[in-house]
Order: sequence, then C-alpha cells, then structure tokens
Amino acid sequence: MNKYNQIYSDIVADIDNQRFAQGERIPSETELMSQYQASRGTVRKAVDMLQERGYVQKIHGKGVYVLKPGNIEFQLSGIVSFQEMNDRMGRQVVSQVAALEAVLADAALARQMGVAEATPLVKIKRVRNIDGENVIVDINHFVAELVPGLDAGVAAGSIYHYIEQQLGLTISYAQRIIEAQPCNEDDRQYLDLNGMDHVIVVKNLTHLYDGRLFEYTESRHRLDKFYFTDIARR
Amino acid sequence: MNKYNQIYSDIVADIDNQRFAQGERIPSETELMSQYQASRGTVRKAVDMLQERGYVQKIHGKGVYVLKPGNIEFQLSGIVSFQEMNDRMGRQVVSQVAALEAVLADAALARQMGVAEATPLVKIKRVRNIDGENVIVDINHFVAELVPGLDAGVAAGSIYHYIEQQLGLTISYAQRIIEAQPCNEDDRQYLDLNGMDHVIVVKNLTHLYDGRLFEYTESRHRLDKFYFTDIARR
DNA sequence: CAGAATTTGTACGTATGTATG
DNA sequence: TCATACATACGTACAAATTCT
Repeated sequence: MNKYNQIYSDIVADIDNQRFAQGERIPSETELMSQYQASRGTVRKAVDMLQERGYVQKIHGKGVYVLKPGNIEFQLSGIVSFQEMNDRMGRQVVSQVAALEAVLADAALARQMGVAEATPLVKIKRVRNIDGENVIVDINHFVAELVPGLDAGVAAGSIYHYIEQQLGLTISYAQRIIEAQPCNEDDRQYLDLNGMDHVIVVKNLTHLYDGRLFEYTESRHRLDKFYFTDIARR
Repeated sequence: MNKYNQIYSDIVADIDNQRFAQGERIPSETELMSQYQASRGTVRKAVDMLQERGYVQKIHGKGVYVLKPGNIEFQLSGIVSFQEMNDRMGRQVVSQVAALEAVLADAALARQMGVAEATPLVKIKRVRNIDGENVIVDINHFVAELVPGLDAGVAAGSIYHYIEQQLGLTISYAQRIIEAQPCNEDDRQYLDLNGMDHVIVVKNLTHLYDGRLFEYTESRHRLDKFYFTDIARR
C-alpha cells in the first residue's frame, strides 16, 4: 500500500475506534512525519483525504479536529454497493433476481446513457427485501461487451464484486441523480407499497477508470425506506 | 488569488465555454507548468480539484479528460444556497418570509443539532415559489449568538450572503440528510401540494470553519420539484 | 502588548516509479 | 524501445493564523 494510504487508514481506524475522540486534535503534521518517517507532503495528502471524506476539519494555525465519527458509518458518499452498505448496517436483507435478459438500447435509454442506439445491454431486475418487506427495485443496464459471463448466478450475489475481482475492471466514478417519480408498473408489481403512490429514484451512471460508461442503474425506493446522507463542502 | 485557484478557475471557464470539449484532453501537467510558470505540485493541486468536483477524469499515462460539462451546472455538490442555485439555472423564483421569530431549542431540536436545550435560536420559515407555484418550504434554525442582526430584511434576501459578507463568517461544511416524510401542517399550509401526501426533506447541519454548528435547516420539497445530482467517487 | 513557538497554507524543486501508446 | 504523462515521495522556504510566554 501507499504510504499516504497507510497513514490515512490508520487514522480512520483510530477515529472509528474512538482512540481519537470527536472534537479532539489528531497529531500535528510534524508529529505524523516523525511517526511515519514521511515527508510533509505525504502526511498532508493523507490528512486532506480525511477532510474530503468528512472525518476531520483542518483549521489554519490550530490543528486538525475530529468530526462526529458516528455519521461516517451511515454515509453514502462514494460509490457503495447495496451489499457493502447492508453489511455495514447489519440489516436482514434478501435480494431476489426478478429478471435477467439481453436487450438493445432503445432511443430513451441510449440518450440517457450516452451510447449508440441498439447497443447490446444486459438488463437485470432485482428486488431487495429488508426486514420482511420488498422496498427497493434495482434495474441495472450493463454494457454487454464489458461484462462477459454476467449470468443469474452472478446477479444473485454482488455484481460489483464480480466486476472488480473476477473481470479486473476498475470502477472510478458515477454521476448520481436523485428524484421522486409516480409509481410505475414495476413498482406496483414488485414492491409492498402500502398505498404510497410515489417512489424515490436514484439513477446511477457508473464509469470505469478509463472513462467508459459501464452501467446505468435505477434504484426505485419506497418513500419511507429511503435515506441518504453525505457531507458537502463549500 | 492563489496560483492553484487561478489555474483551476481558468480551466473551469474553459470547460464551461467548451473551449475544452467533452472527451478532450486538457493540457498536460508539463504544459500547464510552463503556461503558468508554476511548479508541478501546484498544477497537480489544481487538476486534483477539477477531478474532485467532477469536471475531469485523470487517467494514468494518458492524460486528463473532460467529462460532460452540462451536468456540472445543475450540480448540488458543495454547499450552494438557494439563491445561487437559481441564479445559475435562470428560473423565475420568488421567496417569501412566512415567519421569523426567536425561539429556544426544545429537546428534539437540541438533540438533532447537538446543542444544549434552551439554546436561543432564530427560526425562519420561507416559502419558495418557482414559476408561479409554491413548491419548497425552508425552515432555518440559526444559533442566535452567531447571527446578530438577522431580521426580516436580511431574510428576504440571501442569508448566506449576509453571514459571509456582512458578518465575515466562513461556512465550511454541512452534513446533509435526504429522506421522504408524510406532509405535515406547514406543508399543507404553505405548499401547492396538488394532492401529494409526501414531501422530500433535505436536512442540513451547517458548520463554520472553526467547527461550530451554526444552523440547522429543513428544506421541504414538493415531490415533483425535487432534483439532486452529484458525482460519487470510489 | 510584543515576541516566540506551533501549526497549517502555498509554492518551489528533484528523483524515481508506473501506465500508455 | 522510447517518449509522454500521471503517481508517489522526498526535501526546502516562506507566509499566515493561532497560541503561549
């Protein structure tokens, strides 16, 4: 591992385990330099990462202060797969593959994804059951060319894990859109709506490290089960 | 202005004006160094900022590529005030101050804000009218001690502008929570709900540069007028 | 209040490693 | 194989904000 990543993850662990408590200062740059036998630039890079990800707040002339650690764990900043999120939150979750088919991008989808019409896609619908209720429908559209061997067996587990570990692709960024929509047929068919007539839709355009678009996903959440948090910086 | 900020904002302008088009490479680090007579570290800092904010994607060994510029303008990453956002989007917007009063934090509010019970607050309700319909209610709770002179006149304009320019405070980060809630009395009173029975609530805990909590805000959006986008990185 | 010490911010420079074409 | 371009890591100097003496 990198030196700055080592420093970063050590401090994250210290914060999560409350060895550095909320409101406390972490060691100064000088101290970290000698602890890790690292240069100032390397230490600063690690601390900058901590600040970007909401762990700390740097104050000129004073030091680096730990923010609330509790929030971090429930945070969705960064790209986190459904499985990773629920592992962290420890909920009773069952995913069921409702459909898996090869399709060609129609006009609307091609526009939204920024690919040519009739591009071969793998379309997967999965229903997420949390604590006994069907509350999320995920509809993935993968660019077929980029995900060979994506079958029902893989879809039943973590697709992201398959893509990164098995195929060796690097996922780098996603544009994310959150909005509300009236329920459609899929929602009524798959979700326990309890009379609610809207869902919250999270759209994800996920890209590989080299910039190629790799999937378009819609996550359709029942209103009362949707929760999103992050940290914004000015 | 800083050197790296200068480089950063020059390139942002070039991207926004399509002088660097989507998918194109921006000048390499070496070229930027000679253009700006800057060191490698300075140039890299500017480009890192571009990537953090979703303008570009760096690829090892190839170059730095411009992502879709159009999305950036409608982006809510970072802390953006209502007024700033609508200035950028060019919508017909009217804000009306529905209430402004001094209150003391009750138990629920004190817990949510992490302040002592009975802390003096300034509570402001504002209704946002977009294209002729009342679609958002903003309910701000400012820590009274930190915002002297915050009256109806100020509230009618941009409160953020007042706080940063007049009071000289630096806003640095906010924890943001997005969820859906059933409509409450405020929603029914102030919004044109058209029969919708839920709203999307954006909660903001905004902090100053020195880490002090400074306001808690609830923005209650009519479902069909809510839209949020950002870029997530893994 | 002045000055020293500490701490983060900006900027420069160099060397070497790794990925791409 | 070689050139180009980004990644990591080292080092230095001075500026600016805060705190301590």
